[in-house]
Amino acid sequence: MNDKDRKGLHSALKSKGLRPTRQRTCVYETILGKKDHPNADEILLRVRRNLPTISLATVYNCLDALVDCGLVRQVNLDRSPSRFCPNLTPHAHFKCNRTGKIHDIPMDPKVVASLESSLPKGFTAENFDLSFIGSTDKKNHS
Amino acid sequence: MNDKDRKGLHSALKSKGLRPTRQRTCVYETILGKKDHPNADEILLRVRRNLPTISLATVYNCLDALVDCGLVRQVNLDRSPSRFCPNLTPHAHFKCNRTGKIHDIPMDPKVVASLESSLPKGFTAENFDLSFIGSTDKKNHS
DNA sequence: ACACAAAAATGGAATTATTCTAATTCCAAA
DNA sequence: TTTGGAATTAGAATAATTCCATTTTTGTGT
Ligand SMILES: [Mn+2]
Ligand SMILES: [Mn+2]
Ligand SMILES: [Zn+2]
Ligand SMILES: [Zn+2]
Repeated sequence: MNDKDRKGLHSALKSKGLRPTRQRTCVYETILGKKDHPNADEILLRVRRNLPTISLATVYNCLDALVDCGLVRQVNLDRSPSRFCPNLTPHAHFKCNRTGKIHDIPMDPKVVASLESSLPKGFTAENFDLSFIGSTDKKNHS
Repeated sequence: MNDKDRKGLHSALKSKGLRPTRQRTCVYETILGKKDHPNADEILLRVRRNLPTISLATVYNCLDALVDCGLVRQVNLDRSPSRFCPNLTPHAHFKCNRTGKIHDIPMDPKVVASLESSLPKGFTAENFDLSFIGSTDKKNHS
C-alpha cells in the first residue's frame, strides 16, 4: 500500500471517529492489492497470510467500517455473497456466466447523466447500481 | 386474473413441461394483483387468503417456476429478501429510503441502448439490472 | 372407475451469509 | 501507568433460502 492510500485510509477513518487498526489496514490493503471483487471468506484467507489470527467477525467489522467510510464499495449481484471493490469511480459490473469472473465496466459520465435524467419528476437518486450478466470473449479471460 | 394472463401462464408453463397447478396459478395471480414487489413472506400471506394451507416451500417452488418461465422477475436490492415483479418490460427499480417503497422506472429504449453500447468490445450482455436509491417527493408516496 | 407413475406440495431440517453477544484485548489520552 | 472506550474475538443466533423425505395430486392407460 502506498503513502497516498494510507493517508486516505487514516483520514477517512478519522472523519468517522474510527481508528486505523492493524486489522482495518490489512483488510484495506488486501482489497487494494487485487482488484478481483473478493467476498468476505476470500478476504479472510488473504488477510490471514499477514494476520493469521484475525477472525471472520473482524473481517466483516472492517469491511463495514471501510464501506461506511466510502473507501470500498460493496457489490451485491443476485443473492450471492457480497463482494468488495476498491474502485470508487462510477462504474458498472459485468459477471461472465462462463468464467464467473466480475469485471469493472467504466461508465462514461454521459451515460451516467442519461441514467439519472431518465428518472421521472419527483424521484431524486443519490446512488445507483448497474450490473450486467453475459459472456466475455477469450481476450477477457485474464 | 384475465383470460390473456391465464393463457400466458398456461403456455409458458407448458413450454417448460410444467403444469398449471392451483398453487402456481394463485401465486401468479397474487403477483399480478398488486404490483408492489412483495417478497416471499408477503406472497405467502396473500396467497393463504385463497389457499390457506399452502406452505412457504411451495411459494418458493412456485416463484422459481414462474421466474424460470419468464413470467415474473426476481428483484434483488442490496441484501434484502428477493422481491417479485410481474412487469416484464425493460425497467429499473427505485427504492425510496424514506418510505421503503420500490417503484418501477420505465426505461426508454434509447437509454437501454446507450447502456449496452457502453460495454467494451468483447463483452456481450444478455441481461442487466439497474436500481436507484434515493427519495421521492410527496406525490409518489402513494 | 382403477391402477400406476410422474409431478407437485408439504413440513421440517439443513444450509449459509451475516449479525449479535459477551468476554477479552488494545490503545490513546490523562 | 492507569483507565475507559474502542476494537477484536469466538461462538451463538438469525433469517432467507434450499434440501429432503413423505404424502398428495394429477394425467394416462386399462
Ligand atoms: Mn454499515
Ligand atoms: Mn431457478
Ligand atoms: Zn467494481
Ligand atoms: Zn419492477
